[in-house]
Amino acid sequence: MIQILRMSNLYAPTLKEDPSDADIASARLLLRAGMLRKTASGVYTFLPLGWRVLHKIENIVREEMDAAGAQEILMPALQPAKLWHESGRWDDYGPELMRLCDRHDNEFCLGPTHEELIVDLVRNELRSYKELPVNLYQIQTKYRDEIRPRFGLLRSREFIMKDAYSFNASQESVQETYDAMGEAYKKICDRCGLEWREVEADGGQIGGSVTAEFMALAESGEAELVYCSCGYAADAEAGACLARPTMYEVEAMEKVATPGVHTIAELAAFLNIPESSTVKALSGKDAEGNLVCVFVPGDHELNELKIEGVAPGFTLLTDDEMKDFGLCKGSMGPVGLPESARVVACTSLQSVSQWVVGANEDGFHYVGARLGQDFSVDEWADVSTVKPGDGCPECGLPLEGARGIEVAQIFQLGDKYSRAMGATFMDEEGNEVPFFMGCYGVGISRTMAAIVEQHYDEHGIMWPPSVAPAQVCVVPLTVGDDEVQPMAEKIARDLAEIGFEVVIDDRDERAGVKFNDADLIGWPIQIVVGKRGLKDGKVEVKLRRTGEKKDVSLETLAELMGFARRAMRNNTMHGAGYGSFDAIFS
RNA sequence: CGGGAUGUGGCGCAGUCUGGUAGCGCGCCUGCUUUGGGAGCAGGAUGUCGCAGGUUCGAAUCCUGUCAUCCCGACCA
Repeated sequence: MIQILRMSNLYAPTLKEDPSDADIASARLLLRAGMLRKTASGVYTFLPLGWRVLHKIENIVREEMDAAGAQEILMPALQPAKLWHESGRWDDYGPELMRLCDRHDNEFCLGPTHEELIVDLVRNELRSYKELPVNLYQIQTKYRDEIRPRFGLLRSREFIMKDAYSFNASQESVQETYDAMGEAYKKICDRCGLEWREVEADGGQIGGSVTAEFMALAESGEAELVYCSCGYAADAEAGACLARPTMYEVEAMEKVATPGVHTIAELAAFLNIPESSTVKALSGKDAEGNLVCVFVPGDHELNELKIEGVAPGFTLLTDDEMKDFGLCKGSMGPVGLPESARVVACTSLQSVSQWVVGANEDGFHYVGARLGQDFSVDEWADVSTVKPGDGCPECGLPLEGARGIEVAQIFQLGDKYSRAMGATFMDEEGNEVPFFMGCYGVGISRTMAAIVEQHYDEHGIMWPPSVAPAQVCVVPLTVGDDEVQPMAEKIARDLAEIGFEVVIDDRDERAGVKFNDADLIGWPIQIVVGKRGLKDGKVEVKLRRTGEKKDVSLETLAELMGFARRAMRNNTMHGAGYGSFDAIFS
């Protein structure tokens, strides 16, 4: 059965002006192109064209998941609180969890993720190592009550996610599934037309130590990442930091009057040295209330995730607390700290034998404070946030920086959830042991936005053919004309018959309106049929991606369709026939 | 949650300071002309000015409260 979309009855209201509240290109263009509408803050409606794109992405994900041996299921979004109490996350997850009550006052939540449900699903049925591994996934709506939803589909409160969960009999087995999912994700990113990086990451709320993120590179991305020509890449929040502090050498430690200096920038300017020659001091307390003083290179930031690992419960001191401990805000340093202080310093400062630091006295700093003589450090740890220019942990070369959108993440969970929820199986020795688990997510709606972030220009969206709402748009310039319209209809039908998804702009609109909408919506191939061209037996073929246009004869067009038909027989993926049209411009 | 701002036809906005018949552009409807890059002319429809109180002869405008949205920050897939 062939199907041709008709613009005349397609619900795709395009907007001439930018919506006032769209803060990012993808949201602006998806709204303008009539694919998306905002229903509430962080809550969106997908219109027919947007829904089609979403389906394309979903199907790519489905195909790759199925090929990797996962099986699709569907769990409810509405989840009983009881299971979340079992895992401990009812209390741990915080206000981001959307909670509600039914009429009997039973508590529920709208699932932000599904570890609890899936563990509950399998714990009574998977009993033996012989049945493992099992990898189950779903494509479903998730809810997270974001503090501040923004950037359209990139940070919404309701969003569509593919989440997979694997149950394995051993750590080695989890590693295998984890690797297979990583491979599947690479293919998914490629097929969606994304430029991406796989990066070292942090476990965050989900919990788990081995994890990687897949970042779509985009200036508008919220995540910062560092990467190296050797292939290394990391989320800047989680990557190992090899800072390169510079040393400011003097004969002996000297106390310098630094009136009015309270920040690193002021200190560096006052001494006329780079910030990397200074040492930044931060004071905090751990969960037990013990004083912890932390030192990082002056041009680096303390990394909250890393310090949490060193001093659990670490929080920065308030001004009053600093006074109570006898510390001097703005002039803190390692020389003459209270006895009780636990002194932690960033490993990258180990090589710096003389420090430029505060003197613990307002208006004074030390230069040339000698490590091991003038002061000592209790503990060395990587506690700084990596930044571009730092050394690559793999090869030592300076790292590059970029921004990205996190479209997918894979985790090895260990037995955190299975142990908490009593999900066990019988191993080969007859022991009852908790499952080893992994979980693997792809933000489907976020991916849609990420694709737009990478593929647009001043005219609108430029969909990669694999995810476009349709690959070809046939544009008859005059509707009702007894040559133009029938020819456009025939071309549309021929294209649809060989397997293209085709839309025909049969609206009674002026040429300019159709051209602008076609570019805004972003059909990859546009075929313009007009009186002028038909007189010479020609139509115009335009590629959205490059903007190239070419008049081709109807014979050539038929030939192109022949090529495309063959290409699409050999490759059933969406967009496979695109290359045949691409080829006429090369 | 702290700081800032905005709510006026479907969309984008002016009007608010200084109270006095609610406006503009786009879109929509009708007609004529036009017809290869968001057409022209003529006519037309659409608003309890976010909501609730209050002040006033009179409130979009002033006051109080409230809700929603957006921006900055902290937080987070």
